[in-house]
Amino acid sequence: MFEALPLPPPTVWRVALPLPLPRLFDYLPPPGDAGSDPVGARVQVPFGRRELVGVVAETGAPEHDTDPAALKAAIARLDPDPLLDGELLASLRWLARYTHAPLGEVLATALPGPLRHGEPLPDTHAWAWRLSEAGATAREGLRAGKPRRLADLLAEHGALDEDRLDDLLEDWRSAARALAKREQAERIAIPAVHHAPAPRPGPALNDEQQAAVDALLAARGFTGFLLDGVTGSGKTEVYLHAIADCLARGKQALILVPEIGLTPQTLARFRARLGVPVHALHSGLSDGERARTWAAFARGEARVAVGTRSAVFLPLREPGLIVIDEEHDGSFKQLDGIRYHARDFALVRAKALDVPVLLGSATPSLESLRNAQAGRYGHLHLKRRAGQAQPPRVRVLDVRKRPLQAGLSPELIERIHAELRAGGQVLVFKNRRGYAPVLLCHDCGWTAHCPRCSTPLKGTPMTVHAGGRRLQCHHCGTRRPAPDACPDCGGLALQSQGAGTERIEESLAARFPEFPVLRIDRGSTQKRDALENLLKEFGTTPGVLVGTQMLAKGHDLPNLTLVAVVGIDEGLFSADFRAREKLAQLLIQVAGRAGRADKLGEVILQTHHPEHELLHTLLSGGYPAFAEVELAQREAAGFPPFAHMALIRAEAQQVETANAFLALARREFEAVAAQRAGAARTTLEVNGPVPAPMPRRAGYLRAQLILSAPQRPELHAALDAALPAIYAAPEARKVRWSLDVDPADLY
DNA sequence: AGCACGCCGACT
DNA sequence: GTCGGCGTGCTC
Repeated sequence: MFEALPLPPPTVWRVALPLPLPRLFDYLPPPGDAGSDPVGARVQVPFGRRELVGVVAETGAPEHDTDPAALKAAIARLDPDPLLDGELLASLRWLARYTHAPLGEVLATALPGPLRHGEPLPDTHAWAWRLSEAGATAREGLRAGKPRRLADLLAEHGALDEDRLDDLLEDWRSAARALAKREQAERIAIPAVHHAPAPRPGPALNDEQQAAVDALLAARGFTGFLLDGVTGSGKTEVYLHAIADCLARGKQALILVPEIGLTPQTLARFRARLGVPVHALHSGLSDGERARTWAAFARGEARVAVGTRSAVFLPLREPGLIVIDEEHDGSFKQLDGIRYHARDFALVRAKALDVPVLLGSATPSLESLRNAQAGRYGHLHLKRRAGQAQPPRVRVLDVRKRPLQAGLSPELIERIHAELRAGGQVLVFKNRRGYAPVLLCHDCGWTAHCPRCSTPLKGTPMTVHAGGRRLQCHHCGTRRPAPDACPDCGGLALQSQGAGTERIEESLAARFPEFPVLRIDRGSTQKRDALENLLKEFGTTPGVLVGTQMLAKGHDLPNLTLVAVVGIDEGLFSADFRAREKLAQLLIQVAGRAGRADKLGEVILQTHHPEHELLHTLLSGGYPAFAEVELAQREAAGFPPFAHMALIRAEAQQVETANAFLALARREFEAVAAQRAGAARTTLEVNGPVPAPMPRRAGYLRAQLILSAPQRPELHAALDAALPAIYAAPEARKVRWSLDVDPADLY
């Protein structure tokens, strides 16, 4: 006799799908599933009327309120073994919680396109070439030339892998094609091997570098290091020694670099020195190449990756070290989609992987400096420049009341001319940070500040709106009409800031027709390597380069003797709390470009504010002095790293729609703050809705809400409590909205 | 995010 | 009379 047993609850797979919905979706396992743990494996599932690829996040009983009959079965499990597992999956779960983004979207961001779309993990075997029998016979009869040299090499070594051929014979590929056409050589797949490192020695280290390397090599397990080294002090040599040691211990190394830092020269240097294949990961790669690199790391075959932001998502099976070069660089923060910070995520991964992490910069972010000062990182210093290169001479050029031509003063133009006649090259660097124009008095340097937000410590400039007729504060929303005359000096020379690189280029080209004038910016260098080629063509003969951030570092310009920096006044008085830090970093980096071994370089800063405290601090005490002052100001004003912020942005066809959504969000935050206030005094601050930096974009109107709290947990608790209602609100469907935790800029 | 359903304007 | 605009609702 059988007793009626209650049916056991079915096991369901809870799947993270690439959708902007903050929840998982339950499915029955696909028919005939073998049953090994599916967590971390990709699955194909029906979803409404379409099919999606997701990742199994959990298994378990269905939620009590779901009707078991309504469950659909997954179509197929795509990975017999989980694609995402262990540390990487755990770290990505952390990232989803930290960014308050749906796990499915985070996972989709972490995976290369083909894997995201359900393609199998690609093959990663290497390729080699060998002579066919016909080739071996015909070799002696071949004419002298590349195909003959290749045939001789293959006869001598047997099969040769393609990396080896790259080293042995230039342009061997066309020769190989020629041989293959005659069926004299063939390409064969060989298993990817763990290459034993064969490092090549570099230059001897000076004692500062040696001390840094010693500290790094002594570290085992998770330890943070800030390598604080002036421009030209040889930080890369320190990285190379630490990486070589890591490889010698049989471990993998991950190196993150800024978008502009991954030049062919950088890669060549790593490849030449480390003696193992170095995988590059940057925006110029095809989807297929990204997926292959990801697979090579997932299989534990690859040893070293040098990559930009997204390389932080590579799986590491035998991790030994993570390096973040130029850790202060803004390109580590993703500005759309999942707004993660690759440096911060790299720290989380290093901790989870229990490996050392090395942050290097000549101008460290205030966050990292504070961590170092608080003892959370080892603080390593490189204070001397390698070689005999001298720091450049820096001076400030006052342009108040000077007639400006495309933003350049007559004195500056004359100085440029003198430098060109003397055979030097000149860089005119136009700072173009922050879109919001501020009103400036050309006679005395006055700028408008918000009467409500400005304190002696915190000056919040007002920005120009309505074609110059109105001023508005982006912090509190206060508006007032723009004055006709300067309130300080009574002058009538009020103007909005800003002259683009195009106008500077035009003006200089007209003024110096006998010298080349080359403009470098996003517009003029779309293609990869275009910048390299332009600079090669520019050569070392006298001429002027005009450009923005792209020229601040990287590319070698050996004959650059004068750097002129214009447009810094916007940064001096920008409404953004990070603008001063960005400007200080930029000035130090760009100044590092001037001069060469045999000639002292010169840097000219053209400004309406020659007395400005930031310039004085920077000139007299360098970046460390600036950082000290700035940290004190941030602490007094309650900005990061002494407070933690989040930004909710919304855009809609009508301002009212965007504002209605943000007002609702604000009410939700105030409600949760009031609830918490029962236990402890709330310190969550909500500002806005205020207009976003570019209030109008493509016909959409944009506004934002600023959240800040002195302690991270409070900010995150408020977000956790308020976001479900914000997602569910009818107002949310009428706008495009996004959340940015730790925003890079408020404006 | 897609994708459907569902009610109101200018067209073969 | 239909094709199609995008408002509203749902997706295990």
